[in-house]
Amino acid sequence: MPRTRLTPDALVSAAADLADEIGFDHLTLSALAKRFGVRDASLYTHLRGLADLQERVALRALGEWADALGAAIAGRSGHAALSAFADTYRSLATGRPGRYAATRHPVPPERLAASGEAARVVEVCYALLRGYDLSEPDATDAVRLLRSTLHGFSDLEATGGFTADRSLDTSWRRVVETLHHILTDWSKI
Amino acid sequence: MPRTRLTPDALVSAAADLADEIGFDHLTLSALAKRFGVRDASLYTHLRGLADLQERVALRALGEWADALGAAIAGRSGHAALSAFADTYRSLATGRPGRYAATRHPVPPERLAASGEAARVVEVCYALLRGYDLSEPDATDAVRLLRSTLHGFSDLEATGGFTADRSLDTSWRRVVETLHHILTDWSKI
DNA sequence: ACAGTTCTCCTAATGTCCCTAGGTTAAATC
DNA sequence: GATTTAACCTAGGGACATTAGGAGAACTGT
Repeated sequence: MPRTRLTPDALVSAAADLADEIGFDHLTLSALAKRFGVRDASLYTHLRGLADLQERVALRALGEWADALGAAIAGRSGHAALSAFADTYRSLATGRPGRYAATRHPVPPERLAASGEAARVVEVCYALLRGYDLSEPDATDAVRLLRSTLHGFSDLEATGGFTADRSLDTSWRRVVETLHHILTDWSKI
Repeated sequence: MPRTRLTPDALVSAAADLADEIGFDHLTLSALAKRFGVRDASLYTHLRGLADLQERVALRALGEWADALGAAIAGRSGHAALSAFADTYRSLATGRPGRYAATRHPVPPERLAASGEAARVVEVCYALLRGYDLSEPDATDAVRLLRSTLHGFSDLEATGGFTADRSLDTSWRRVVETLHHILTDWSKI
């Protein structure tokens, strides 16, 4: 039977899906090779090794992140944009756990900078803040606060860090409303 | 030469130190055994295996976390307590990266509940909030917001998520001041 | 069409690590 | 001092990552 030709792109896509299924830290070359009906050594024609694969998946996930968040805030501003942004962020984190973990995989700074993916995510954050009245350096601080809060909540939720007997959805809404308030009154605080 | 007798406790302590040196995800039974001049198989007398070690280190780190944060807020309240709490949190995260990563290692819920460590951390958070005027369910939401923000910032900082050319210390101070403001005016938001 | 080149995928082999099984010696108990 | 207990060891298997080198398919130029 004719085997589908391997390409780095197809491998990275399949690896990202695999990571969502079994967890980013269980992503393995053998498992990926098995999925393509190929020996693990064969992957080295297309990838430099496991570290390379992990970094590629990380960059891919970062790019998808930027796309989804960008789409969420397109045509919206202020509270509506923040709310859509935040909900998209959290649903990606919980719905695509492998990709989410991948976004936190450390990628060598040069490589991260070379692909523009990380910058795109930050760019979307700044776009979101356009609906609020912030200028530098407040905007940078605000972006950092925003990312910290959304990321921290998603991460703690994902790793089971929240144990209290109260709806996470409700707390999440409260967090988003609080962020809205902060961004609105930033200069007064 | 007389070999120091192994104990689970000594192993976990050494493992935590090792994790700080080489990263929690590079913590390995072989490396730990080597540090004690012993074969890896010998560790199985004291530990059930790698997963067991990782979970023990996680619980140990959580306990140390609770101790340090508790000490930071002892005798302080309100802004002073929050500031000390936050700074301790961040310095632990950056100064003890292996232990910090360990605190995020997923531990089976029963085991986590059995050791009281996770509850102690949450307890310290609630103690911190005593200086602010919050009652349930606001307190739970506030704890979640607080932990999310501090954790998110620390994690993004640790994984190189912040790239803008602005002092992280400055942004951190701003984040802490913002949290103080939110906690103070919680009911008004 | 065909000879030569290139590139994909393969087999084989090495090293590291987790883990189990079973033995040996040193410590602890009676 | 004899017996039991338990710490540590050697031996070995299985999963992965990785390298080296070979066979065959696909592409190139004539």
